[in-house]
Amino acid sequence: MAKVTQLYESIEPVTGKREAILNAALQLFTEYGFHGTPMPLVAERAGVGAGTIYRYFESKEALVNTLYRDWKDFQIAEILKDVPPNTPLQEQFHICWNRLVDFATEFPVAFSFLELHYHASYLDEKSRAVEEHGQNAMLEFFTDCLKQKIVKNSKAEFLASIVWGIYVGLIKGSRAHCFELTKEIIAEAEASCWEAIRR
Amino acid sequence: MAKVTQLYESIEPVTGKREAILNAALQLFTEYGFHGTPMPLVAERAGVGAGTIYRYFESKEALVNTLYRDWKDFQIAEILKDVPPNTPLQEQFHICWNRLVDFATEFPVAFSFLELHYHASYLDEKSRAVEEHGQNAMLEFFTDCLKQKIVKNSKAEFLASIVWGIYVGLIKGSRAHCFELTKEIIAEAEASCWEAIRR
DNA sequence: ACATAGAGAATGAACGTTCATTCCGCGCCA
DNA sequence: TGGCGCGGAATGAACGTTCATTCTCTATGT
Repeated sequence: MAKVTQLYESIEPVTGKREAILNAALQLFTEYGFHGTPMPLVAERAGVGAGTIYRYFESKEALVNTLYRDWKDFQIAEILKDVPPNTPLQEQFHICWNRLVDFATEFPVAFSFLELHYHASYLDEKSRAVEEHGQNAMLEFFTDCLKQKIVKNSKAEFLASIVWGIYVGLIKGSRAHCFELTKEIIAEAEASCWEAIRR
Repeated sequence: MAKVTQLYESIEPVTGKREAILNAALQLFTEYGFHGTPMPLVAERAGVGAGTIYRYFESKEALVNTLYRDWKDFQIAEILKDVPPNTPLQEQFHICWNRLVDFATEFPVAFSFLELHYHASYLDEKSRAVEEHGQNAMLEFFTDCLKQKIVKNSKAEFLASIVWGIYVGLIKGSRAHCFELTKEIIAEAEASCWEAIRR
């Protein structure tokens, strides 16, 4: 989990307090929601004074927006990282799919955080832009699929919704029903994605 | 939307205030979250004094739990209503699938409310029991599918997660990307469900 | 038909609490 | 010794909830 803060570590003290605050807030916001978690509790969990948070973040809203943006950016980057551009789209998807699942298993709290705060009223313009950026990447991919006629002839938005739905359903389901995400299950779900949208 | 309260209308005054409060709370909790909506605002939206809410509900928590239980119960009942027991499972699913979509389009706010509050920390034992009841119904259905070998041989929990994921993905996607839920789209998504889990 | 009284529903200002945020004094390093 | 970063008590706004009061409606007596 040595991420998210890298950008700032050069221009701010390397005490690790900023990261501690972000981690505490990530956990608590995910468990109790934004309005449901008091700042003093964030401070306590981070092992930091209540006032210290405000040395690093302008407000509670700024904190949650930073969290959302950093993690969403990281998620998108992680998923699209090193995807070979000139390979069959199925192969590209195979890579992305595994990255998606890896993200959810490596950073389970971040996954839930992003899900929970999707379209929340306290997210600002910039956070929504990041969200949209991720969606556009997906839409481009499925537009390519449509061009190559390797999927059923519907709108890219529809295909993206189905596949993202399967992804979120799989992750949430595995947690709710306590089934393990084995290699086989993951591959089966990947196959389900293609079956669901294939021509 | 003449529902949810039917149960109580016989044992309580038929002023409609209780229902007004429930409706206001449903909208506001969905938009701003539980901790994000002040009770006086619920009262204002319901056209009711702040104190009046407490004549009908013990507390804010009791209010949100009533809302969750009543709507979840209604959703489950609506989906399973009049499903012919001795017909092919595909046909049963066809009926349920359309009921599921109907619920989301007829009661869009309730759909979002239930999604948002799934597994929230302020839901009590009873609300969780209702949630589980719905999940068990789904699991039973897919267990039957497994017995009849009309789906791929995985765990019922896995199949349910995929299908529920497609459902939620479709509804959320149609709202986020503003595509209409036409008869064709709905049927296409239903086909996707079966393709995703078929043998 | 009308007046009156009583019961209970509704109200909203007020209460105590909790929250986000501020601020001040302490301690650490130069 | 000076200055900066930090902690946590202090602050005031906002919250959920209460309760003294008002309002409304029904029933009763004339």
